[in-house]
Amino acid sequence: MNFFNTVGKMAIGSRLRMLTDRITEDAAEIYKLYKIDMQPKWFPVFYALSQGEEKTITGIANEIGHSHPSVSKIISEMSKKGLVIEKKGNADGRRNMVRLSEKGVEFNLKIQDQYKDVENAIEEISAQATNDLWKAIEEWEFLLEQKTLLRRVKEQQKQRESRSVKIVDYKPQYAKAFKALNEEWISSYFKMEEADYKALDDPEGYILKNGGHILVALYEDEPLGVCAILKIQNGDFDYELAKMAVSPKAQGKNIGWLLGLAALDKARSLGASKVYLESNTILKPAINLYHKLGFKKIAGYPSPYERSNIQMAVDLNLQ
Amino acid sequence: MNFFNTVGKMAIGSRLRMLTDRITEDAAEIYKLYKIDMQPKWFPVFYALSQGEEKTITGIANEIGHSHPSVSKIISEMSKKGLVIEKKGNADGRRNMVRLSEKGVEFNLKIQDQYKDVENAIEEISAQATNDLWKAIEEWEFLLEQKTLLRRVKEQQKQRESRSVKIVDYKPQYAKAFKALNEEWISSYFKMEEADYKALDDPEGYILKNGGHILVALYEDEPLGVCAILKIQNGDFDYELAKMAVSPKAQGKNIGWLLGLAALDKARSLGASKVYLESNTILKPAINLYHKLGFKKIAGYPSPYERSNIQMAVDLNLQ
DNA sequence: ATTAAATACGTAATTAGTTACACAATATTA
DNA sequence: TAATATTGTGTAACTAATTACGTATTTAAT
Repeated sequence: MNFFNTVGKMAIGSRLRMLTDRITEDAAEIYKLYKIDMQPKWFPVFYALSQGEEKTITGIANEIGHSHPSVSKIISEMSKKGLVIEKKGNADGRRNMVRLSEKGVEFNLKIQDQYKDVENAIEEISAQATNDLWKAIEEWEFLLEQKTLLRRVKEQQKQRESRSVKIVDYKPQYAKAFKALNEEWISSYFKMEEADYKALDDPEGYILKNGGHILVALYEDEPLGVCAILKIQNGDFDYELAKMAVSPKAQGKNIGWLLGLAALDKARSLGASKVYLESNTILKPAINLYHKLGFKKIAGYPSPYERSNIQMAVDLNLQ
Repeated sequence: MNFFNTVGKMAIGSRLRMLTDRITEDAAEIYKLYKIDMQPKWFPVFYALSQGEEKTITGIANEIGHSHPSVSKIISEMSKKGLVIEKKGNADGRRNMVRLSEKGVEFNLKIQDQYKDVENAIEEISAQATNDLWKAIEEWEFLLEQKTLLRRVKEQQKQRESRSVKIVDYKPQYAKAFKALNEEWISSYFKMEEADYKALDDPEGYILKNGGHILVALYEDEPLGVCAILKIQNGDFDYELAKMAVSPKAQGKNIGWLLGLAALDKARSLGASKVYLESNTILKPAINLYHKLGFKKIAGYPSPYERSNIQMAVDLNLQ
């Protein structure tokens, strides 16, 4: 199928399906070949019962990895052909206890040769191939168990999007975004305070002129995240990280992380060694991010903000 | 799934199906993730049209390896969503010429990022696996193209059955089978002749006492094939291969071949170097078998049988 | 002893494909 | 040129699975 070579690996699902179809198609013919009146789809159920034990519908379903309605249907078909015997559970009246009938046991004997031949035929193919399909499937099952394809794709998406995020210095054109993004989260969790208005309404006068800096995260030229470092005049720290805000619609693009890194880089380039911040513990993702950036909880500093209930700091020289 | 480890490779069909299901399940989620209103099953069709060309239903079907009704259905669904435009063929009124609409082209641009992410996610899995699923599938496709699973299983069956065929020396208890098996084929193609009755009614007197031998093929202790070598008193040959008969119900078990080999072995062990036989060209499988055994067509020898129209011989020393 | 929750199962509806069939348009052949 | 074969398509019926849901029974909790 030339198509698959042009499409690439993302068509692996379709390709797998076609191989599967091809094999199951032949399987039906193979049963005919051995003159055993059994449908290929019965096989896993039949096999699960072949040791002679009594099993329940859901028991079989779990064992072979089908849904229980599928097993239920197959059992009723096999029952009609007289291959299995159903019996209502003795101790538990909900259960449908199923086992091979005498005819079923007979079938099981007859079918052994077929098993051997099919097994050998598949071994023959395996021997001719240099890549082991069986092992490859096993590995894929394992890897998908550990992390689903969906999660892997999500991670790729995040990575790609974070690559196309640009962190730039503040310009007057970003004034609106700087205020809006901050106002959005502050007013949804707390309420805007005096100090907020001062900084957000006049960032140039309040932050930049006092030796602070503002960074803006652009995604496709749209400002979706902001963050500031404020020069601290006197005390144990050089800068305060503040006014970090990321648009909810940009979640999962790593923007917070990128802004945080850029802010610390900026502080470092300005000769800072200790950076301070204030936050609130109900903002769990934010606290988490600060941890990842290297901030540690400290205590005993006064804050102009009501909402502040945690203080953190990082020593850039120890990073 | 522990089940598959106990069942062995013959469950490869079921196992493939489960992996396929798992991947296509995630595929649906992935489309949602990118907020593209497209069903995964549309993908191959969409992709086939993505270069902008106009294509026919069957054209697409052949390209992507689906049946045409499947494509027909998908196209009508995509049409409803405004992704493609259908147009009755201009030159050929049967054709339904399909191409992406403007909206479809737009989708195609939007979906490129998704393609990249999925491709990368799959590459990531591949990189973590030591067995290459993609290549393994490719190899299986190729090997099944060359010889289907069905044919391979048939060959295994034949081999296994021929292994359980035993060739033994004649005993009086096989007299009936010796006559019946020969009478069956002779009278269905020709008619029984004087010489036939003599040999079949009294094999001991007519064949064994004159230095000949009879071999019997047993399958599950049932005589399903016979064959004789007759001592030739004077002339260019030592033995004549004759009265070879295999039950029709034992076809495909290699019995003819095994009997032929055993007969020549017997002749060789008796010091013979040249073996002769007579047959009729309408018995194509038989002639074929004789060829495989090393017999070559010769001419100019008289035969007591009306039905004989070909003579063959083999020189055991040249084998 | 009730009540609520969980379990086992079957039925119905859905899904993504298939094959079978019918019909029209075109191509081939006598 | 008429008859026949082939091709392109759509519709219908089938297949082998699924999810959704209802019912009966058992187990756990109050």
